[in-house]
Amino acid sequence: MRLSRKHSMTRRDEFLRVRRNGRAKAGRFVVLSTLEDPDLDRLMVGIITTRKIGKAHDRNRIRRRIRAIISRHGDALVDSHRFLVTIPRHGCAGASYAELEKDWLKQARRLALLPKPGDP
RNA sequence: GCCGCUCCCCGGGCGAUCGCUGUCGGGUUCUUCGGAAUCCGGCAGAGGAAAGUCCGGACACCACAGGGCAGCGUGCCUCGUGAAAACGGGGGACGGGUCUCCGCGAGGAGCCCGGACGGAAAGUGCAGCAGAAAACAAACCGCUUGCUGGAACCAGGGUGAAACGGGCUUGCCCGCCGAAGCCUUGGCGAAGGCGGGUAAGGGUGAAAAGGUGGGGUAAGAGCCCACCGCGCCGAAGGCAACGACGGUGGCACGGCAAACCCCGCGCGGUGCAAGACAGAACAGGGGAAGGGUCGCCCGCCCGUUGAAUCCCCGGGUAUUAGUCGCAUAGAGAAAUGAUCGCCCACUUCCGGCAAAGGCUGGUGGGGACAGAAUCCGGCUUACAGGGGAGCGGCCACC
Repeated sequence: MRLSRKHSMTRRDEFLRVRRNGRAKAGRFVVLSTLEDPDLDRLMVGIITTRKIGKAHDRNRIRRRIRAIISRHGDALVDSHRFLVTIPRHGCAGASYAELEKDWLKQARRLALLPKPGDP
């Protein structure tokens, strides 16, 4: 899917709603949380990169990789009327794109956002 | 050719597919005609440090940006570049050097290297540990000397056993020799004790009241002398910092100002979240006069000076990805990414060639530090690898 600026979560209260009412799963590299909202007309995406992850250069690269993952797999999501927040964890700076993608997909399946590999 | 130092430059390249931000052009749908949603195409899209936010500006506001104090910055001289900070060239003084030359030596001269390099003869302060003693310094060892002390030794005298000789009363007397020990006189006087001299030597230290050589002395000492070094005074010369050279003093009330401080010079404060404009609900605001009260000028004081009160008049703020500030990247918590192929550095291992630097085949690894947030100019810090120039050293060949 195309992931333009209109899909970005920017407001603090949106992040707070997801944190309070949504569901979350933590993996090796990322924490993925989500909240369904039928009022939304599109998928809303948020990525939280804190100073703990690394310096500005590393945080930028991780954010871009996660956006690349979401743009590649976003069309396969079960229901696109939802918030989707990804929080990179501590060891992210050393991880490759493939490792990040594998971990992100695993958490997405645990949240039942994607169909099981065997299902059609 | 290799190695080292200094300075400068680059800091991966090309292509394909799918995306992102801005902008320009075009299409479709919806529309309250302001626009909104969506699609296609063109163009542009991180750095030498974008970093730290340490300096200097531009720009903006604080009423004016004026004086003083405080505070901050800066600091040899000269020339150049620059708006300023700052940077560069040359020179000087100081410090260092495994270098070269001169000298017996202390040292001197040259060459090379270094950088916050005004003032310690205004005041205050600081100096751990070690060491006997460390700032108007000090006697631990050692050396030396006076007094005391008397070991050991030597000499004289006295006493004096045995042996020997003689006498006889046969176990006593006399004589001779005169040992050791003891007593005594004298000599030489060790250790120890008390006191004085001494900074040459040892030891401690970053540093111990200048150094080398000689005289001198009880031993020593700038105590004296020569030379070296140093301080002070004068001074040829030089734009200047400085100072050739001369005189003089037996020689330091030394070090630290990147401790406070003093002196010269510079600096008003806050920073694009500066600030300007547009504009519904809600309620407040602006202008003029006056100089008692309060306050602003973002450390304090002073000076010029403003506002509430009173009179008159009609307009101001939250918020909105608003517009401008604002850029041939960009103003929204902020876009330059993902995947793949080929190549280029660099590199692991296994071979081949070559006298050697090296050349070459295969194979695997593999791209440092790091992401613009108003914009420039500096400084500092981080950084794989590569290239160039200059200088120095070594090796080979001609």
